[in-house]
Order: sequence, then C-alpha cells, then structure tokens
Amino acid sequence: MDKKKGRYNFNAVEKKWQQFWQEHKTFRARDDDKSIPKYYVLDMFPYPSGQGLHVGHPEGYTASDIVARYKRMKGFNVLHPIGWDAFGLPAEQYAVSTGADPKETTQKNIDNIRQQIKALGFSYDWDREINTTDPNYYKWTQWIFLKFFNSYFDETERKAKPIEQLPIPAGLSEAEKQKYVNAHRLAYEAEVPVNWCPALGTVLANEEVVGGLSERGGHPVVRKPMRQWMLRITKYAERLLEDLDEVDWPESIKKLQTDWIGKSIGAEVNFKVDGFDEDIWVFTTRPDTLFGATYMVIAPEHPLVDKITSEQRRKAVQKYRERAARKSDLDRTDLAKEKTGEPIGAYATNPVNGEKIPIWVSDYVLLSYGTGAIMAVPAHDERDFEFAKKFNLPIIPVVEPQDSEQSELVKQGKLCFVGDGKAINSGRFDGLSTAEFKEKITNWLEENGLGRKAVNYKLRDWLFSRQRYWGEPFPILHTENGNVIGLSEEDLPLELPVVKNYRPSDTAQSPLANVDDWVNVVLPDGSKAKRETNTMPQWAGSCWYYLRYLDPNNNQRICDTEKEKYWMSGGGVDLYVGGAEHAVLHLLYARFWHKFLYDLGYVSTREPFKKLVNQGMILGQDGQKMSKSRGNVVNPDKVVADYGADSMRLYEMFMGPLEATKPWNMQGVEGVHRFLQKVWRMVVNEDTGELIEAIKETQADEPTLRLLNQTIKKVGDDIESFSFNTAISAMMIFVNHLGKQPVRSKSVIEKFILILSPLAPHIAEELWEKLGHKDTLAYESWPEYDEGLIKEKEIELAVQVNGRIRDRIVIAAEADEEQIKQKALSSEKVTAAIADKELKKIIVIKSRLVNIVLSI
RNA sequence: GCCGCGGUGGCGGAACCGGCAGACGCGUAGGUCUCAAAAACCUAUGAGGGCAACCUCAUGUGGGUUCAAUUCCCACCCGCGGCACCA
Repeated sequence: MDKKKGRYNFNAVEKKWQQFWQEHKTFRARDDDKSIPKYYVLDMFPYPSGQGLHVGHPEGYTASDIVARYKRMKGFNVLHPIGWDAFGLPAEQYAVSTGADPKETTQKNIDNIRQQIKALGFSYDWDREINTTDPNYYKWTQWIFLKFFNSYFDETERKAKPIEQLPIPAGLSEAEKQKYVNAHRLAYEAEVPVNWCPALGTVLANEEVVGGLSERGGHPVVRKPMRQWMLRITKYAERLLEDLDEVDWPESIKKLQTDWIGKSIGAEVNFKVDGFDEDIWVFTTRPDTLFGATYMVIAPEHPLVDKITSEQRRKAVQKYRERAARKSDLDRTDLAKEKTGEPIGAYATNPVNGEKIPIWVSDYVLLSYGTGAIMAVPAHDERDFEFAKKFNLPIIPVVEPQDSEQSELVKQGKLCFVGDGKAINSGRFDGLSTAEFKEKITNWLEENGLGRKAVNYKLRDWLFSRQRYWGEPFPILHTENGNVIGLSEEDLPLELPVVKNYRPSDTAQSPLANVDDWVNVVLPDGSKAKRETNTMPQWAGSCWYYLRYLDPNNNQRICDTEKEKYWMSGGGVDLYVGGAEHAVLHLLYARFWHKFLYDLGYVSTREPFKKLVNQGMILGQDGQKMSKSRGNVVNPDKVVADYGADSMRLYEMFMGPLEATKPWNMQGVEGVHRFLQKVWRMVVNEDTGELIEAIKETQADEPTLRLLNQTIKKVGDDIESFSFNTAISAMMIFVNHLGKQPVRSKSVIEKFILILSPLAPHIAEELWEKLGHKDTLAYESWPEYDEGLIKEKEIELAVQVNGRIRDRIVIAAEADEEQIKQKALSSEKVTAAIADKELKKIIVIKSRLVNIVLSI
C-alpha cells in the first residue's frame, strides 16, 4: 500500500476544487460590463436519459470546456452554460409501461446526470441552468409558437410580419377572410399522412420507423392522414440556403443542409388538357428538352385525375390509385422496384409544338414536389426512360451529346443521356447549347404566357405536432364554430395537466385528449372551445435554448434585448460543439426559428451559431459501436473513480482528432494518468506533500526556455484549432524534459501549469496553490511566448543525393544557401555517393533538407 | 445508385503550404532499484538483409507529375456516414 502522503490523490484534489468553484461561483458569466469582449461557448445540451452519460458526451463537453477556460485566460467574458433537453419519448414510454410521472422520472434523471457532469469539472455557469420541461421555460417555447401562428411571410420583403399587417383582398366575407388569414399563418393546420402503427395504437415519429416497421416490436406502420400542425419553413428555404455562406461550419455539414433544402432552378410549363378547360402545370429543370416530351405523368393523388380520366380508363386508374395509396414507405424506397402506371385516357398539348401526348398516372411522380405533374422526356431522363421502355412509349432524342458514339446510341433511342449537349429535333432551336436553349425557351414561354422561370425546393414544411403527452402543449383553442384561436400571451404558460394514464387514446390522439376538464374551456363570451391536444416535438425546446441562457430568469421576454445584443454580437454563438447527427434537423430548425425571431426583431443576428464543430463517435474497446447488448459500454463514472476527471478529460482529448471516430482503450487512460502523475512529481515532493526542492527561483537554462516557449505556442495554437491531441503531446514532451532537470525554475513551472489548466483544471489548480497562489488560476493570463526564444540556434539538415538521404549536417540556423551547399558537399558520405557523376543542381530548402541532383 | 469522409507500425495516432514518414501515447522485450513484487526510471522497438558501417523495401492497390509525393492528378479496391424516383 501507498504510504506516502504527498502522492497525487486525484479524488481529494478534484472534489476540493469542484467545491471551490461552486462556492465561489468561479465561472459565472458577467452581464454587468459590456465593454469586456465576450465569448459564447455552447454545448448541444443533453437529453437526460435514465442511462446517464456515456463517454461520447464528455468528449464534446471537454473540448468546449477547454476552449472556454482558455478564452477566460485570454481575457474574454465567457458564457458557458448547460441545461436539459428533457421532453421526449423515453420518459413517456417509461410512463406508459410503469405509470410513473414523466415529470418525476425526468427530474430524477436530471439530478443524476448533473452530478455526473459536475464530477468532470466543466466550467459551466450553473446559475443559468435551464430545463425545457420547466413551465417557466416552455412558456417561451409556446410564446414563440404563438408568434408563428400570428405571423405571415411577406414575399416581397422576404420576411415574417405580424398577421395584422397581412393585406386582405377586398370583397371577402367574414368567413372567407378568416380562411384567407389562416392560410397565411406561419403555423397552420393541415391534413397530412402520419406513421400510424395499429398494433401499438400510436403514431410514430419518422425516426421510430425503420424500414416500414416500428422500431419497437417490429409492427407494420401505415400512412394515415391526420390533422397536424405545420410550420412554414419552406418560406425560409432561400434564406436558409444563402446564409450558410456567413457561418463557419464544416463544409460537409453545409453540404448536407444544402442538399436537404435541395434547390433547383428551371421552369413551370403549362400543358392544356385536350377537350377540357384545364391546365396541367409541370415543373422541369430541363425546359430545353420540351420537344422531346412524349407523354405526361401526374401523381396518383393529383386532384385533376378524377376530372379528366376517361370512362374507359376510370376503373383501372381508380384501382391503381388505391394500390398506390396503400403502399408503405418500404415499397416506395424499394430500389429493385419496377415502374408502374396507368394511362388515364386523356391527352395534353405540348405548348412548343402542338403535339398531343398521353397522360399517365404513376407513383414515381410525387404530389408533394413541384406541381405533382411532369412532362416525360424519356430520351433525357433516367426515370422517364425506364418508364417508356416498360410501356413502349416513344422516345425522341432532342439533345445530342458531344461524344459521337454516345450520340449514335441516343439517336437510336437506346441510350438515355442526361448531360448537356446540342439541341436537335427542336425546330428553330436546333443547334443551341443546353444553357442557351434553356434561357431562350424560358423567355419564349413567358412571352407567350405558356410558362415562366421557376425555382423548387425539396424542403417540405415542418410537421410540428406529435400525438403525445410529454411535450409542450400548443397554446391553441378550437372554437365551436370551427375557428382556431391562439391563447393570449398573458395566459402562458399553458401547463401540462396531470393525467392518470399515459397511453394514447384509441383514436390516435394524444393522451391529453382524455383529460376532459383540461380540454374543455369556456371562453369569456360564454361559448365553448376545446384545447389543442397535440404537443410539440422534442425539437421545439432545442430550437431556441441558446437564447434563454442569455437571460434565463426573465419573466417579461425570452431574453433582454441588451443582453442578447452583447452575447450574440459578432454573428451569434461563438462556438457550438455537438454531434454530427444533428447536422440537418436540429441545426436547420434552430436556424429557421432564429431567422423568424430576427424578422420580428427579437434577435440581432441572422444566424444563431457562428462556428460549429462536431465531435466524432467513441467506439468500444472492441472497435464496435458501444451498446448494452455488446457489453462494451464504458461508464464515465467508473473512469472518474479509477483515474480521476482530469485523466478522463485528457484521455478523451488525446485519443485522436476531435471529429474522428475512434475506439476507447483503457490502457490509454492509464497512459495519460501516468503523465499527470509525472506532472505532480515534477512539482511536489511525494514524501512531504510540499513543493519539491528542485524548484528554485532561478532563470532556466536555454534549452528549457526554448522548449517552454515552443510548448506555450504549440498548446495555444492547437487549442485554437481544436487539435487537443497534439497539444497534449507537446506538453508530454515538455514534462519529459523538465522532469529530468535537477533544478527547475519556478516561473517555468508556473507557466506550464497555466497552459495545462484548461485541459486538466483540477490538478493545475492544486499545483498552482502549492506554488503559493491564493486564488483560482481560472482568470490568470495565458502565458505569452517569446518568438526569439523559440528559434533553434543550430539545425540539423538531411542531405539527399538524388532524393535519398545520405547524411545529416548540423549548421547554424542563420546559415545562407551557399554555406549550406558547401557544408553538404563537404560531407564524406555525400562525396562518396556523388563519386564521378556530374552534378546537375542542388536544391536547398532552408531548415529542411538539401537535395543534390546528379545527372544519370 | 448518388453524395461526403476516411484507409499510415502490433494498437490510438503525428507529419507546416510537396521537403528527413512513424512525434506523443499504448503494447512488447531487456535492464536498474528491490529479499521479492508493484511503482518509478533507463534502453530498444515499421519490415527484411548484414558481424558491422550500412543497404533495400514501406503510408489501401495500380499508374502518372516532380529533384522530391502520406501530401498533387488519373483509375480502382475497402470501410464509415448521409440521401433515396425531388422531374
């Protein structure tokens, strides 16, 4: 057993400093002096699950904490908050199966996870802790929803405005007016298909449906149309796309969002239905292929189908539509699937050449994209080509590829060519390039009233309601006469009622529908109304939480304007760290809400998160994803108990690049733990617990000073670029050197402790105290380094002959090229390698190498 | 199928903007200390060859550009992530 009382006792040290920080509120962010430059470091707040933290969470938290601590030492007023994204399914499912109140389980889980987080020594401002399930918090989530409900999107100014400012066309009746207004609200109701699982008797979120079956139990899931709340995110598609330019995010994430929004530019073209006074509009990105349109396809659900289908075809078409409607998601995504469809016995006129072409229905055309109808150009669209082949429809080539071999096949109708080329079979447009043709034909269509330039997005409006209990209730009432009204702000928060049973009602409505005395309301005028019984999705609370941290206890506003201006200045949150799994949904939704709040003047920046960094996944020791069933889960509590929080933090950062996926290795933890032991022994006499005798108030020798300055620079630079693994490596090199020195300069040790402190704060505080300092080092200045001291006096250069290293020379750092050449050529090994061959040239890369090139 | 990211010793990884591949850590082997062990410390450690000085090969595979390629270009293989008929 260890008898030495001065050994590194991480348990005691960590407990001591965590308590110190808490008691002194060391990391409280200041709101009182807005002249101090601010830095806002944000973590994606966790869902407080019953499982507690896994080692993946602390990875991101450690990275952000290092930056937070570093920035404090750099003189910034740092805001580094944490909270709980506590609505969500697991608590509700637990409630369904056990009857436990989700409020209570959630509270218990939060208490547990908070304690886990505190044990890791993160420098959070605990006075700003938030919880999305707290009525004082969700009051404002509901408030934002009401703003959506009470706003419309002004197309010319491209921004949201209060609904009272919506221009209403003259001559509408009261009812029509109401309808008109409702149709323009940014939060609106619609009948949309949801994932209904009859076996479970509940509606599932998309992420709970895997391959057409419920994630739990594997029961079939069908699409069922239900009344839902939607948010008009599509109005913001263009701005969400444009403003990606102004954020400092990984390119890959920007790309995912760009693809998700899916902008395409083309034209809308009008086809007249033969024998009917009806138009079919189609959207195409290839108006230049109009002359090659040989048929049309409309989506099975298209409203025009009923009207224009011929009597002879009606039965078959009806049957097809029913079959299509029954298709599950699984069938739709089936790759090997053959194209199906039915002609509807109607024809349309191609506006460019007057040709009559047949109209078909097929489920490869989606009602939800574009106009729900297409012109089919089999020669130049893979899907149309496949369909035309199957049903023997004509294929007319109208674009000639450059490649003559390809061109031949295309002309024979044997090859589908989707690239750009030269126009053929297109009347007076023949010979034009694809780009020119697009431009000309679009203008021509516009001039003749047959079409117009058009833009489409893949992005759909956001299905914002869930048929659940454990979420924010909508502040909405449905009146007897069928109108929908929002609560007034004074009535917020609308709290969740206590329920006896968390099971969904059998009509696929949320459990709230069963709470009669909550649902039924009498309005001031004596009329009756019912509350909306859907609740908001988990995304709602996380869409704006970063704003609440700015002013978490404000009862008058989501946050104070001045505080918002201060903390969000410079483009929003300065650093946002979290998992890449939120690349699209959370980050897109939050950006959407932020822009909306910006339009209404509640925030001052166009974007919420200036810089984004994703941490990678941590795998189990076996290289597999951590999971209970594999038994490879590493519990952070155990690591902290065995090696301490500082070792845990250091190891998580030392494993490899922050963004990389990497396997856990307990021996690696021991490695960094040994490093901390070494640091301890470098400063402390293990027998006495006092400062070690080797530490003297002296000037350090030159190599030590040089290494110290190099290390300060390297660690600072690496923290700025999130290369924590190499920062740690640099510190290890330093400790390996200094630990061997019999005399250690106190000021050198102090500087080292300071640069270690953001990464391993507890041991650093303890050693700082042992070095005679009374107060926390959290606000000490980050050490400066001296560029002059960093430079080596002599450097070693490799000497290559024809690219192969033959010798090394040591030479003064300031030696010029000529001197280096001379020295290199005078090397015996080099002369031997040159022998009698002729010297062609000598390449000198200062401070790197010399390459002597010989002619062969 | 399309898009994105990656592939370096026994393992995690390092390498500025094309300039000495393998920093740092783990593991392994040998040693010091010890009655012994643990801890700590020291030495070695990509592969092959040679008594040795040294030599050759080596960053997924095959080509190319260059005085010089892990780094740039082309083709391909493998792994991971995302999307899924978006006209």
